[in-house]
Amino acid sequence: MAPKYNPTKIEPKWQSQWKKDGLYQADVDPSKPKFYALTMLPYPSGDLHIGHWYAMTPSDARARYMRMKGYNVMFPIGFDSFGLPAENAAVKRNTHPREWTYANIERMRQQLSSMGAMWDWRREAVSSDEKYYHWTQYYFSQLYKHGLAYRKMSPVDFCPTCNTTLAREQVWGEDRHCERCETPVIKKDLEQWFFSTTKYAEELLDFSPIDWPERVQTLQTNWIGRSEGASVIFTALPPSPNGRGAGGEGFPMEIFTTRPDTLWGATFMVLAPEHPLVDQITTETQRSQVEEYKSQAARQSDIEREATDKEKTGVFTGGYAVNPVNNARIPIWIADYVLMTYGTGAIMAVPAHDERDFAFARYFDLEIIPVIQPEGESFDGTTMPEAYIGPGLMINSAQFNGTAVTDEKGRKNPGISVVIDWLEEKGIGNESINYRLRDWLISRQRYWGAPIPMVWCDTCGWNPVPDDQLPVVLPDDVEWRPTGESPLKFHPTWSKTTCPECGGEGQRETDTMDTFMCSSWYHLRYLSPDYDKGPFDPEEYNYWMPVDTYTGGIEHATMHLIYTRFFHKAGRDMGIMKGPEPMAQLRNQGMVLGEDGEKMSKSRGNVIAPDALVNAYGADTIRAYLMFFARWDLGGPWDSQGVGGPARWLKRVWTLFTETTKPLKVSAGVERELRRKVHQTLKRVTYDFEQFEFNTIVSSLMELLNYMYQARDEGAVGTPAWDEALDIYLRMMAPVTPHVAEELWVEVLGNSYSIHNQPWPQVDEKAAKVDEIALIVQVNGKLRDRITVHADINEADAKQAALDSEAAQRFMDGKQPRKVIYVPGRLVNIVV
RNA sequence: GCCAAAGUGGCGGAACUGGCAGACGCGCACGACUCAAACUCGUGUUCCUCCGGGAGUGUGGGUUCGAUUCCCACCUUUGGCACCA
Repeated sequence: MAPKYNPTKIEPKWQSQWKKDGLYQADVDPSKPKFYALTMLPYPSGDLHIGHWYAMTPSDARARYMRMKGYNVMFPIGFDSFGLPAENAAVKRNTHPREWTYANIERMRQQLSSMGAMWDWRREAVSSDEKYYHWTQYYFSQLYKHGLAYRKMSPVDFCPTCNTTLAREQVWGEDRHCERCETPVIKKDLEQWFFSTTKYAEELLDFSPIDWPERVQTLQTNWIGRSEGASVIFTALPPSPNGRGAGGEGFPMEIFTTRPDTLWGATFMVLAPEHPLVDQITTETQRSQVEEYKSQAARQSDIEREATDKEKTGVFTGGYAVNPVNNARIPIWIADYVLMTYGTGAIMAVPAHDERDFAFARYFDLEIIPVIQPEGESFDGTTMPEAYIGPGLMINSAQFNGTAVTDEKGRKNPGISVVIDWLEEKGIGNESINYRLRDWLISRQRYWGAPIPMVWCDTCGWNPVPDDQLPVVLPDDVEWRPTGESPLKFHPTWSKTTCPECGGEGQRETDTMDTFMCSSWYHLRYLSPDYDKGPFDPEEYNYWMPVDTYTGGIEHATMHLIYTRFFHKAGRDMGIMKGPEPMAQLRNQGMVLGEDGEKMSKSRGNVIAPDALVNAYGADTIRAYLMFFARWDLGGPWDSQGVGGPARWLKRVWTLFTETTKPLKVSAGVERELRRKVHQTLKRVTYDFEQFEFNTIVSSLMELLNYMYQARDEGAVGTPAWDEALDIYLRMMAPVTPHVAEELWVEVLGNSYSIHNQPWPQVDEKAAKVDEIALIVQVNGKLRDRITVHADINEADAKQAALDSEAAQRFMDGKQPRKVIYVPGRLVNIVV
């Protein structure tokens, strides 16, 4: 009697065999087409989560499929091993972050191996290794030397729990909380290092070179937040003792507006409270009020300040500005609804056509002058109930009166376009585009990260550590407890160095880099993780890049996935990388939820542990279940009973392959029909692999298995069609359930090792074609009969056959057909 | 408020270009095997039904011979953004 399906025996056996033979090692080979399959690298948090399996095993299956299709496939793995949790865990357990991290990595390597994925472990990269962060630091220096990294003092987001500053992308939600620990952030004025991501804003909006999901494109586009408009220079008048501003020079005051067509309706100006011009224009009589408002605004949290539903507040500065389009003299206010971080921190207020300005003007009883009016209406600034945002004709706007203004934004709007032209001609403004995207703040006041390779010298200022002195090694002997200041700062000797410029005394930067910096280029370190002449071996780069398929979670849409694109484009402009984009194709998986439909978390107690599942069912079953149970891009709740489906499937596969007996009788046509089903399934499975539709791959295989049981009973066993079915079946299974496919391939079919070196089978279109079809007969669009006809029946015969159908005639009720529609190979619809 | 995605049996989901709605699986019911249970195998499983059929893919309309699929309006859920000038 044949042995039972025993995954705990066969899975480790093949895993070690594959490893021993280096079966999945991918080397540069110009004779073969390359395929770089990449899945987002894990953070070594300690245990492999079912979410890792969900992200990785379908990606592995597809990489395996591409391999069978004849590609030279590289599928690497590594660890994003710098970061806060290591420090938090270290504080809690009193172990060094390094020890904690590397112990976790070792543990996760074991767990990753149990998936049976085709990782090329030789290419493993660990971002906290010196040989890795050496090049992270090199990239920082390069960015600095090319003017893309700079230091500035600004109000930044600070997480009081993580005790560090954060990038704008890492602050989430309405309450502006830390992406990692969900604590609401606070503002701090600090000098920090930034990367000039905004320089690439326009290029980042162009997705034409890449095949990325619409959803990610939308999220990134919204995040970058492009607005078209104009910048216009107003003149702020210096204060004078007698009130309405003195004549004289004045200060230029630049504003950004998306609505230059409403310039004639500007009745006041508003500056952000932090705006540098505030002090200069404030009059003595207003000074105390202005100062009080400024300090009050500074005390407020962002959440309070940016709540959209609160009453408008603000204070008159006493100063006035001159509107360059009509020389009107208008008052300058400060208000917290104007943000220093967007545009120039100053606006012209057009209350007649902007809701916020309208609310402000009504509250403080400021003038409202309508300048756009739909035909047939007549606005009155003193009585309008709300701002008018819609289209109309320009009024009160000198020579532009009568110009049409539409709903369109920017240059597409004729009113906006002619005004911009005129502003440029007169030299008082110009077309301007503003982005919501901010520069990337990368300084972190934490220990467990790559040190920023910069040196401060009292005479020479900041200079990068020379390349030949990299890496700047992170010392082990520090007090890493978080204090809100960089732990490296308190090391007695580490920060002392010499200035690379003058050789005098120098001080190292003690902040470390955001770990998103490490993960922005890890796909390049996989190319050559031990290479020591640069971040990667150019030969490997030229062969493998770009990444052909990148898979990972949608939650990185506005973080990692923007950073890595920026990083690539900056690298290209610095002459290090090539091509427009790092990842040609992106696909996102959804999330596996707990059985209660909620996000898995330790506190909810709904976490599914993959190790226990592998012990109970084997990796192949878990792989198959994860591909089968939901659409991959959507995910869904785990169903512990549902796992039984794929588990039974594999048992039934095993039984079919190992316990098939000779047929008692042979039914006619069984071979033809079996071949048809096999090749139809192959066609479908091939298509689904291309489309990342993993759930229907598994269901198609189940369906075919059900049919093969039927064919067995009808006597197909031993025929050439049966042998072909077994062969193709295992090849189709191989990417999904690599262990059981290998076992049956070698041990039962007696083929030579390994199935994973076999080509993907070819669809025999002739075999897949049906020769008899069930023609649907409809009367008035309702299904009334199915008749069996030859597949290439002609239209006239098909129609006649339908009209002859007894059921159809019954429903035609003696009436004459008004129209007969024939859909080749599908149906006939009789309309009466 | 703005932007995006999604609503199909008891459940997860399938239906490729407008053409048999509910593949495949879970669950459930019945039967076989068993002293018994589990496993396994078989049959059935959208709802209503006078067994002829009728209704049915969030709701209401529209286009069409024909709509889960296309168009319009609305409802619900999820995600993102939100005083961004």
